Amino acid sequence: MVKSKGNPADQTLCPVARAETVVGDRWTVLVLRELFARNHRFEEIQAYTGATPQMIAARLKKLETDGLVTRRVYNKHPLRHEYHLTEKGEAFFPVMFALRAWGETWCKSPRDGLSMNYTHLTCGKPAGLGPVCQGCGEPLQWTDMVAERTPKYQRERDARWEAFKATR
Amino acid sequence: MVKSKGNPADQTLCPVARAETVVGDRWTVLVLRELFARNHRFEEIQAYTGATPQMIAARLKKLETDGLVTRRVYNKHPLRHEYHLTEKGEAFFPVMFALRAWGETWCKSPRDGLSMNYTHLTCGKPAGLGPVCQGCGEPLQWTDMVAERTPKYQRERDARWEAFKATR
DNA sequence: CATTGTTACTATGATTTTCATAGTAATATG
DNA sequence: CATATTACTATGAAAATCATAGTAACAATG
Repeated sequence: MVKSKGNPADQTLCPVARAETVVGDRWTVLVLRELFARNHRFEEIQAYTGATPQMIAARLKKLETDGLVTRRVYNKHPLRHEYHLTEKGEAFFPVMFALRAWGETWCKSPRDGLSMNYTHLTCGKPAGLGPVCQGCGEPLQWTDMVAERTPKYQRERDARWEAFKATR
Repeated sequence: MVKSKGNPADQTLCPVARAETVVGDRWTVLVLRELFARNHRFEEIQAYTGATPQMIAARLKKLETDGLVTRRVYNKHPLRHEYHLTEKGEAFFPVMFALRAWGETWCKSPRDGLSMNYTHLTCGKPAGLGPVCQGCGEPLQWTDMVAERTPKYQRERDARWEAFKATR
């Protein structure tokens, strides 16, 4: 399971340390990425992250315990759940957005170019990488943007889904 | 050691996944926190994070390999190094700042209040928790701010240092 | 010149987590 | 009745983590 013993978050007042006890884990962040991408099913999260089912199950359980995610029944018989972000989960967006900007800028070769482009619905222009919209200067919020993947990155995602399905 | 096999960052175009191969680890983020707090010595990082020396050594080594940190000699005989953020490391600040804001807002009880307060040097007013300055509306940069800890949080930090020193 | 202190680590072994692979359970569909 | 779908759980080997202790290279003190 994922750690939680002795409630380490309460052992410090540092907000960064506290946040890290919740999201300080690679798989957890990738699960959140999928939820922000509006993929709500277990198998979608598994396929796109590439994690094992135990990793996903453990992370979703902990995210639910920590209040970032809720399970929503979308089918009885058999009982099936979708995973959705809570307000606390959605509030994590600025971190995700900043992380994505850092990754685009510093973790890729120039020839790769950007993998995602956000459009700011409020002004209709590209949002850019900063905390405020490149086009209009307003602070960016998740609900005011649409994300679009480059064809190359979209193809990678599709291939992941196909590869996952092929093993079923 | 910290993982790196097969260069997993190159296996996806996702900027979030790539970033996470570098900073998707609790100790790594806490090490960066200390560097942003201008603590550059090994023992300072060890004392304030509470990690074991191997954890710190491994993280610093990987951060250096990944280009976020450089070692700087501050003493020959015996050879001693300080750890400093590179441009790539400093560029991580928006993520750290957003993470801190999320932690302050969502990972603490209301009675705790904020643990840190940033002042925007450009306008002299409190910067707040958002991506832009609460006082003047300008996007916030690391170099334009000073951070101050609340007395309570500062006392916690001092206690950590004392406790560390007491063991040697 | 021997002892203690400072700084930055490395070594060890028990415990915990992760990973790959496989399997189960409940139900729908053909 | 056989196969498909979805969401997991079981297992065991490999790797990472943790607490604790120790080392190395010098500097300062008595």
